[in-house]
Amino acid sequence: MPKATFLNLAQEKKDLITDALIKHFATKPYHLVDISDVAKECKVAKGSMYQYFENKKDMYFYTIEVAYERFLQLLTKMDMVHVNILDYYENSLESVWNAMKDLRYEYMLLEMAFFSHDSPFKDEINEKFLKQSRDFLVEIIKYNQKQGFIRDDIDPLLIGIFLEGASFYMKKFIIEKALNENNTTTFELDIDYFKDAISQFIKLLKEGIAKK
Amino acid sequence: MPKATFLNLAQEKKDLITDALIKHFATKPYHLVDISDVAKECKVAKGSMYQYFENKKDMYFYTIEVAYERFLQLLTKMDMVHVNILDYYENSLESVWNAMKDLRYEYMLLEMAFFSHDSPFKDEINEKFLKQSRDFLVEIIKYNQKQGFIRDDIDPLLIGIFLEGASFYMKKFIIEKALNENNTTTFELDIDYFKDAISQFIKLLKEGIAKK
Amino acid sequence: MPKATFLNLAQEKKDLITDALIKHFATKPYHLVDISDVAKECKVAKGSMYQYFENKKDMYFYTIEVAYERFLQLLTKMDMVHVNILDYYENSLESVWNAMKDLRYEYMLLEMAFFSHDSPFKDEINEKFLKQSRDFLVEIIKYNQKQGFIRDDIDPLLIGIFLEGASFYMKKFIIEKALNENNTTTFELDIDYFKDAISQFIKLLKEGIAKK
Amino acid sequence: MPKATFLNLAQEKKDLITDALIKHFATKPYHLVDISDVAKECKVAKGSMYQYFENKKDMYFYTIEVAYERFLQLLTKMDMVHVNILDYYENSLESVWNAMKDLRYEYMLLEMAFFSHDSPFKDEINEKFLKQSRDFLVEIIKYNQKQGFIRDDIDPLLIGIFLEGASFYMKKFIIEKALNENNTTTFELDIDYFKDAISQFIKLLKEGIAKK
DNA sequence: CATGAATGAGCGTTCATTCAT
DNA sequence: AATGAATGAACGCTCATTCAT
Repeated sequence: MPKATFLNLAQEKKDLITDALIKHFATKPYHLVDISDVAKECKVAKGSMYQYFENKKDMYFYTIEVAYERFLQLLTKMDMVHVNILDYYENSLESVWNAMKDLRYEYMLLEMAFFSHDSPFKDEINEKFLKQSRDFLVEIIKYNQKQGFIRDDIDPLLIGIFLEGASFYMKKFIIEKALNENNTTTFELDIDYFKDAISQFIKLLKEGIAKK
Repeated sequence: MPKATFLNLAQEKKDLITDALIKHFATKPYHLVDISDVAKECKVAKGSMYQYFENKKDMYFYTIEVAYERFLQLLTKMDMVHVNILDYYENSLESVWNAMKDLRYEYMLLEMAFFSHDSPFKDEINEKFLKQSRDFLVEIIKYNQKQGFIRDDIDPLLIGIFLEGASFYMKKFIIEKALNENNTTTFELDIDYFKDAISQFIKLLKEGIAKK
Repeated sequence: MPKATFLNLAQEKKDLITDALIKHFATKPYHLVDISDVAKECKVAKGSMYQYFENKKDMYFYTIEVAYERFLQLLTKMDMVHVNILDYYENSLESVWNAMKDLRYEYMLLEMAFFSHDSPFKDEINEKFLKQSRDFLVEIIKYNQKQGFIRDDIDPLLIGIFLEGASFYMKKFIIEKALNENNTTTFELDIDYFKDAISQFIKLLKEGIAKK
Repeated sequence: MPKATFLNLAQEKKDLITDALIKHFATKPYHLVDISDVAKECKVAKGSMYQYFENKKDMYFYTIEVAYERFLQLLTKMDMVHVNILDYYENSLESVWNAMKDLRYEYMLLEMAFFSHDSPFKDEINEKFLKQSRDFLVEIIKYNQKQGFIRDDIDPLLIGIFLEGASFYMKKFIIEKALNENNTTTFELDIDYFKDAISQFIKLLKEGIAKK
């Protein structure tokens, strides 16, 4: 709920501010984000930030919302609900990879907002974003079970948790590796390493870790 | 490195302070932990906290150390390295469950300290605790592969990530469920639900999610 | 290095703050100067002081710098290096006296900053101000020796020390006398007493204390 | 006015504490002297210091008193009042030098207490010590004038100020030189340099700086 | 009397937010 | 609407002094 003042801004300026906010909230915990830093980076007066937004929390939520939308846009390009989730992972490598590159800060922000204790608004965020996203995932899983794509002898919620956790750590690991190998600013980890890692990951997901 | 003053305190008082610190650092990000809050809760003057510890960071690290030790004590009751990791998960249900009940805050603290972006001391903590813990896990995995307990066609590091993520989310889910069902202070989620959830989780781990 | 915020202030306000700072740092040792006192005196919020300056040390150094400049302005009206130092003392009575009246706090501040053991920044100050000032004095003395104005059978450095000490105590004595006789705020010691004291002082300097 | 508790202490312990206090108050400004530091150095509990003395100020004044007495003892070995002050300076080189070595901290303490702005008790100290000491000096000067040892056409008070200032700076200069040349702890500046400097200084005092 | 833990007032500094222009 | 100065609550930390044993 940014103020009208913000919405009336030229798109270019809006983007500038939005991107700066995303970057800052993505790379520092909430309490270490200094509004005057952000303002300085946007070459905007600190006071202006408060003409655009109600307060810091408002900036934070707006920021999450934008990041979330940008992410969903990538996903909704395909009919997620009616897809074989295993195929999805397997086939969408390239686009996921690109998403992780292009929406790096968005991704990091969402990760922090949803899963770290940093934010003082954890519950609100959960309510607003995470629950629906988990519900959405469970929906997909149920569909996949019904279609016979994945086993149906396990509670879909538990499968969802399992999937969320394993894939989140996986992505995190890849991103960190990429950030370390490069000078943090570029993001040019070899896609081959990534492809290989993901395909091993899919195998684990599908077949489990037990020796056959 | 708490000061001698702290170590000389009556055990009871030491525990009181230690537990209060753990609770606070476990439930709020570092920057929101107010030393005078903690002091008040311990019925101790703010200044006393600084007779016990060098500074806030010292309190934080001490707190993590204690939580870590308490955790390790549970784990080291068995010879972790030389165990079938799948059996381990399956058989240690009860003790894991109890650990999660008794060391609830310790668990949450370690989770925050190791995985959240807050804390200005991420790197130090990684250096001091986390690195060895992931290395340790990979060691176990390699042993399990050699013994033929688990598949050896996948990079043990990736298996480690997979395991860490899936089981972390699982535990988190259970803890949150337990905390919500009750009034946060007690922790009386039915062990049966827990047992059931864990055994399904083990199945997923072992066999994967693909339909046979 | 006050911040731009300070430099942009109305000259009047800048002076108000500068003078308050000089007064406080001139009359109390560094550690007893309370920024909120100063702020209160300027009718400015404590926080504002930190919008103007980096920190307390910054205020202190700024203060010294201003006092030093104000002092130098008085001295540089004449070509100090190429002057008979004895004549200088004798003829400049009036202006010295006025300086001591107008720049009372500046004088006291510099005295404290340069010669007292307080201030955690003694060395920096020495480096920045004092060294050049003693060197400058020795330069003058050498010139006076070369011109035959003063004896040249004594190490110029020692003469410098001698001069510094005797005249510093002299000035200090006069200032204290003046401050005591009045209500500290005004400074109306009779110039005649002052002239007399100074001329006797010059005699001692020139001719020594021995009976002829 | 240390408490009886202190006075009843074994002489050895009393000296230990006294010397530690002198050293600390001599080398740091009042506000930076930390009583627990001093206590630690004496291997005495901090609380004990407060059984010996009323408070920090009490310690400070006791310290000054002792230092002052020790100093006076050196001076009163000769009948100061009835001595030719010029001869005194000239002949007592060696003993002054030794005093400066042995009573280094006492000397530094008195210097700070009397002449720097550091102490919050400046006026009291002036009242208690300095005035009598300056009065004493003026007494000597008057006697010297009456005896025809020094000129009597100048106000004895002014001569006193002159002497105080010039000789204080001189001593300060020598002490600093000595402290710099050595590793601060020993104090072994060559007495020859010292003798030479002092004799030049006496010449200046006696004959002034004017070219004959 | 000695000890050393306990206390709390106080200071420097930060930063979200408001205000005046 | 934009600016950037002004505000003040809040927090980390220190240390003289008191208290309990």
